[in-house]
Amino acid sequence: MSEVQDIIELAKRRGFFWPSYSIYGGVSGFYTYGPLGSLLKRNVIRSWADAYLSIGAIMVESPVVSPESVFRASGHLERFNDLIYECSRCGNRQKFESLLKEEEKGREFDQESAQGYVRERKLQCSSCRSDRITVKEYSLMFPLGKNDKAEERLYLRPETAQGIFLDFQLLLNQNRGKLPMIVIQTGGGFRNEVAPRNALVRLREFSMGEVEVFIDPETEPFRPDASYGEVHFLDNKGKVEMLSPFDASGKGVVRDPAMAYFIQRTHMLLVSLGVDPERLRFRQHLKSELAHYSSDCWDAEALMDGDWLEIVGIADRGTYDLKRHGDVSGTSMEVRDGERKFIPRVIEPAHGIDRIVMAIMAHSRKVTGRGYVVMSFRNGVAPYHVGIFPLFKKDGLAEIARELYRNYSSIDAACIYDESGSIGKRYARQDEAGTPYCITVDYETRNDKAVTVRERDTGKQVRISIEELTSVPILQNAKLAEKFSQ
RNA sequence: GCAGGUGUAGUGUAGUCUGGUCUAGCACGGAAGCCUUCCAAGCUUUCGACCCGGGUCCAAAUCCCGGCACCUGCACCA
Repeated sequence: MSEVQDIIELAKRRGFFWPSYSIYGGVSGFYTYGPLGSLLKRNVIRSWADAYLSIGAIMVESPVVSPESVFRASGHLERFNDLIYECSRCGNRQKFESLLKEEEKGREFDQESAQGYVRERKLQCSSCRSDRITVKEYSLMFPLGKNDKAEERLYLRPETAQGIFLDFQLLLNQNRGKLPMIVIQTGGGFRNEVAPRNALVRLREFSMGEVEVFIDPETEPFRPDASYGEVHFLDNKGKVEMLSPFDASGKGVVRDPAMAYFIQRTHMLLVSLGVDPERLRFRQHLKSELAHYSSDCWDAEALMDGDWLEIVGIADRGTYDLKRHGDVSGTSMEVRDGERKFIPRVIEPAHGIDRIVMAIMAHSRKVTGRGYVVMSFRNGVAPYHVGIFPLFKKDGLAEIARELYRNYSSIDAACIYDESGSIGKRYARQDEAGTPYCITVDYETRNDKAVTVRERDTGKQVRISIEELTSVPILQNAKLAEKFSQ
């Protein structure tokens, strides 16, 4: 089985995620996060948010449903409402535009007029020469309901970023007028993908963590740290280099120092979440694959099954979005600095949360010598921090363990109690859940008020008093850490 | 969306070609219990499936048609 197939199998079996709506036959592109997955995902989002809040970012939460005007201004509608034609003889599907003669391109069509045009000119399918051609609208945008009046049409947002641009002036005011300003937003995004695939890799409803960094173009407030280590770069000329972001910026591999800085931050975040640095690279987009709004883009890509998967896109959106919304809405997006007026430029690190979850799972999965699976999640993302068990249910051990669970859970909710099956089976269950520690109450506990703590990755066990254990969350327990390091 | 393949308990599978003792088998898993003084041990009991809808036939998990989902490739991918 492939890496992704292994993860999907584990995910269904252990409750990380599974396809949605299965009792009604399923709908492609939608997944439900189960008990473990929803905790894992929550931790990823929290780590992401904390990483940016800690450098002064502010957070915002805008609606998922947006009016058409937003996407007309942003360019999404134009870019993603393609007219296509479908040939009912050979099944070929192509852009309607490809049927037009050079001089006709640029002429405006809607579905009806395009269909009329096809009939009138007896246009033929370019692959089989049949004239059984139907013009259809194809859009990656999710429209809500139907409404003839453009100004009343609503869509699900394809990215959270627009919600930040729209309220730029309000946010800047909250930031007390200061640039640079970093605004973050997490939430759902919706794209009506043609072919959703590979579980969380390509979803039609997905979670994003977007960061919009607004910069005065005459300043350089962000520069990578000279001390940060090497990162795998692949530029748009196909050149692969191991460089620190600082050197990448210095040598001009990454032109913009702010871009290099956010590559560094992204690298730091992803590695701290559990993406394997050996299987992580930053790839510059080719000119031809740049989005309509961006002039440069570096993707963080994780290696899975021999393929590099985009998990974060760091785009230089320039002044495109603010300019567009300024022009179309008539609201000024300018910033004043004394006499000077300008529109800030924007660097956008956009994180695909679900894909990051997949990458973390794939890179954390270890198979032991005996063939058992251990998910070596970093402490910060593990769904549960600790499992609490009695060695046996009888002789009062379960009672002690349950009491320990009650007490411990009041200082750290990320714990789980289990008394079923053998002790080995319970350890194995928590290994698959990626729980870093397990606590076992045994016969000695009745006398010494101490328990055994077992470490997931090493299997190492140490003994510690219940009192010490319940006084501080296990991940912050210095005494315990000391015992394990001995 | 196209082409090809696949769809059996929570998971992995046997059975499908060649329709009938399939009252759908096995393993893992879940639950209850016994046993067990720390890494998926063993024993007992138990839970649980033929993707959905039509059709053919005396009879369909098995053959046919349609739908849905998944996989691979192509196309698409802000």
